[in-house]
Amino acid sequence: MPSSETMSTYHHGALREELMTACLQLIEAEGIGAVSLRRVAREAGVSPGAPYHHFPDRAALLHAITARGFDLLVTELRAAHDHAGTPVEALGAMIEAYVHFARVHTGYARLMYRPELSQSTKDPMAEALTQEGIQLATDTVLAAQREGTAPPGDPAPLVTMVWSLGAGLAMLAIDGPMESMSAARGSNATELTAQVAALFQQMLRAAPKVH
Amino acid sequence: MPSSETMSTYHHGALREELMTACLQLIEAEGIGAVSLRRVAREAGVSPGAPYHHFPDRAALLHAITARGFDLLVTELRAAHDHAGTPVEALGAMIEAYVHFARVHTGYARLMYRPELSQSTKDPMAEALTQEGIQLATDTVLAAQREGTAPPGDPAPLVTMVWSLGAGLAMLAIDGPMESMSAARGSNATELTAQVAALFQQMLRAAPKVH
DNA sequence: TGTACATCAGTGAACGCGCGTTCACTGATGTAC
DNA sequence: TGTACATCAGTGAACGCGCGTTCACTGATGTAC
Repeated sequence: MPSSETMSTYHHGALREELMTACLQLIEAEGIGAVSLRRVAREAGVSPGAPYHHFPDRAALLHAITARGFDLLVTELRAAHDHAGTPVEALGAMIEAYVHFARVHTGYARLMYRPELSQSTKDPMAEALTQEGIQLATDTVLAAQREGTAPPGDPAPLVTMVWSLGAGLAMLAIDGPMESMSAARGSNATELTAQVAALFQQMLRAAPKVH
Repeated sequence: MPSSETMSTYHHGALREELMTACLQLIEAEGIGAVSLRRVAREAGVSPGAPYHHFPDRAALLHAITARGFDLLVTELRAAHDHAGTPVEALGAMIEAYVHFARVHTGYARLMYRPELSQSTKDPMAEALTQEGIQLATDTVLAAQREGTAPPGDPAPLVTMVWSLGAGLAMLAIDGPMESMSAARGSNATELTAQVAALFQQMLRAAPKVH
């Protein structure tokens, strides 16, 4: 039986996962600028060449993480949607879920916001998952319209509004200004997010229901 | 009299501006990843050492551009605000102005969205300009509340909503998904932005005016 | 108006560095017999 | 169960590169007299 030290460096069977984890931790701790394949390998405790047994190149590592991030996000959006009682509540819940995702999975979010790094717009998987998210939001808006709780007509503006609110709030939450803004009022980012989502639902419910 | 060639390389008196312009063009053409001081100098047609007569280091160049970007943005937000007839229209116009800024000044916007590169959260000038923007939005919300065209109470959620919509739409506009999304419906990003801003105003006007 | 000279704003070679990637290697693992 | 061997997944040295920054230099400019 090999020593545990040997085992930890040779064939531990989980280097691919460990590299992805190390990369995310690095992004969260020092930002995307700190990410290099060599640095990630160093953090994972392996030599600079080791990652090449799991990823063809540096871009493939970032790409794999991005794809997983989109998967996670869509899963959480769907869960938020499914747990909501009404379509309008579902839209509010999805906005909150988006921000929650960005706050809990900051590393993923930071990477996903940089299309030139993660190539998300060129990645068929990320593309497909984005479409899935849009479809989910569109279906929810259509359901609200059928119910009479959203203005009729083209669902795209409302879908875009929900998407922008989620992405915008997430960005403000990640980059700090929301934290300082809410702190100045004796509140916090989570509460402010909830207030915005509630306000959105309130405004939506009140909106005119005929063209 | 020196030749025009000599003049263009020696003491043309505008290298600082030219470096900033070259950097912005580089960001727009090839993304932020392509930006290095050497590359910017090359694009501006000067030697690698020349920028150091105008900026203490690479960060200072990015920092100067970011500060100017915030200045431009706040100026355009204020102009949009001032040209609007009512507070509610002003909020909608500010959202549209934010997106317009991001589409016209994509280089600035890309840089401003990367706090770790531009250090905008650490820069007193960018910080002050952000506060100015928040103040403008807050004043507008308060005016709408006084008029009875916005729900009463804490203005922060509505201010945050406007900010998120502007930032979120701008992000979608810059990174492409909005273009493809609107194109699929035979529309375009500018029109979709206008529709979202209009929907926002419509929802705001209809929102309950009492607690 | 012409000349001397300080200053400004370039040049271009040089530095050390970390990077992505390659490659010959080797230790560990698992399978066939 | 023990042995031979193919394969897998590491090592670590090496490569060439572009980077940020420095520095001794030099040409252009503007000012004093």
